[in-house]
Amino acid sequence: MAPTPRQPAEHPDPPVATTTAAATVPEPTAAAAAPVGPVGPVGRGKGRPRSAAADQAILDATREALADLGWGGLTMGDVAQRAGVAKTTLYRRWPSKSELVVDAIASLFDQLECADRGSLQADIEAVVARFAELLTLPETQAALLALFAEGSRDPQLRRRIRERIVEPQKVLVEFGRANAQARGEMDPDRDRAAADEEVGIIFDVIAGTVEHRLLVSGEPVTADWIRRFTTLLLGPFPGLLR
Amino acid sequence: MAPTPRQPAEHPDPPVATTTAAATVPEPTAAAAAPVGPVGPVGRGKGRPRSAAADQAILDATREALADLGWGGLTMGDVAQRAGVAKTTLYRRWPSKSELVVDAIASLFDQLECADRGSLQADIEAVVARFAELLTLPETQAALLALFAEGSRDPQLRRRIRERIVEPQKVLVEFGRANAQARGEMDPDRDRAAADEEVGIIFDVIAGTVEHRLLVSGEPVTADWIRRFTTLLLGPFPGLLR
DNA sequence: TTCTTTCGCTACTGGTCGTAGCGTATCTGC
DNA sequence: GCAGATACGCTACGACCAGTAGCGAAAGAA
Repeated sequence: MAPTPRQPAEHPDPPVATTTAAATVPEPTAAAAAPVGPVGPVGRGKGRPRSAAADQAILDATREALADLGWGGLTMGDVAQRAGVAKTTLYRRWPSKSELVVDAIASLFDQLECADRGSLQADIEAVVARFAELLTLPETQAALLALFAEGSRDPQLRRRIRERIVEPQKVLVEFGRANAQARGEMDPDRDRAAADEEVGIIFDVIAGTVEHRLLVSGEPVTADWIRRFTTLLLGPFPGLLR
Repeated sequence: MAPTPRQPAEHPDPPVATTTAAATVPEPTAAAAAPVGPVGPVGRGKGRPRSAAADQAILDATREALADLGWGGLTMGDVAQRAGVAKTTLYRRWPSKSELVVDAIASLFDQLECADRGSLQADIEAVVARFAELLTLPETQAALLALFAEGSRDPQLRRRIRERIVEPQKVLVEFGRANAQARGEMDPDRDRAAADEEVGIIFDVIAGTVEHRLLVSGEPVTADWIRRFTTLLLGPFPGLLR
């Protein structure tokens, strides 16, 4: 039932490291009062163990409900019913609806990868295409922006979102960059900090643009569009004289 | 109390025209069953007229509540109380919380403009700076993503958002492009459709990147960052050899 | 077997959205 | 000044949902 070997509940002290360090927001020292693990407190293995099947059923039901009802329409009771589980079981594992949805969506983003396709242009195009594909799923479409919105007011949730959704995407950019450098397409990094900033910009440009295109402008991401976008990114501004 | 001469309630048949025409989504013919005007049905001027002061007070209270409580914390009852108005009065003008917030936020975006500063680079930097400034306001930060999220499930709301928030921004791109062409920095438009597509890409890149940077990555938009971003946009990919 | 933890169930609290109905205030047209 | 029309404030209400409490039963570990 679970082809992907999901790690059930480790991270006794998550190595996250996350973003550059200090963001613009206060951020209570990060991981301040966050004893809840990735999925829940999970006992030390004494009594009856948690049902892994229930975990999976709940996450699947959450994605299904998201696709059917959207973020606003999704209710914990409904998810529990779809999963064939009591509502209380949901709350034993996830502290709130938002956190549940984070985990349900995050697993989709695990599928992102950045294979080396021989050129930077090809690599970027492939990532954009894959990313756009994810963002056209009704469940991600319904959830992603709502999660970001919720996160803007809840540091704990924001940390989870960054950790589980944002950072994995950012890694792709670093990966693609390293590949391009290995191929001799790009200068090797001179300065660690400068490289990080560079990666940050590229990441915001790619992720932000695709998200805006699909979720705000509401227009499709076609192969032609991807090519135009990537070309704009790599080359000079189109139509610019001199 | 109201320095800006807001048009109270006209648009008997809004000339919107909106986006390129056909988006990727079904969209029930647009403006199908939408007899509600910009603010409400508004009578023909027979009985007691609506209080314009109340309109303004409600919108101000909405922004204030957004800044204080965020999207999730905002309640209609609270807004009414802040505005010194009955809750029913809110519902006489706006059909739902989302639509109210759209109008409250939209007025902020009216302040965007694209002055001709002599070069495309300078124009873009100015727009980005102004846009980023708007997105750092607590009220926009709390509302924008939540609105987009809600809109993904509600065509009526999505139309309003596009009309009141997205399109006004897009116009800036068209404006800046026209200025650059007038200055001889860019080729004049050859093909109307191609130009529209070009504008669409640029718009998604600029708006999407800034939004992602501020609201998702959660990092600040500094003058230095703006310069780097604009340079990336106008010139070749940084670090790219050959 | 005994101990520990999870699970399902039912019931409950607290809060929100959005509406209905009423009496009152304010404006237009006569 | 008067009747008609409309907006307003108020109170109350129905429906729904998040999240919690407490129970007996189930399922593993020691």
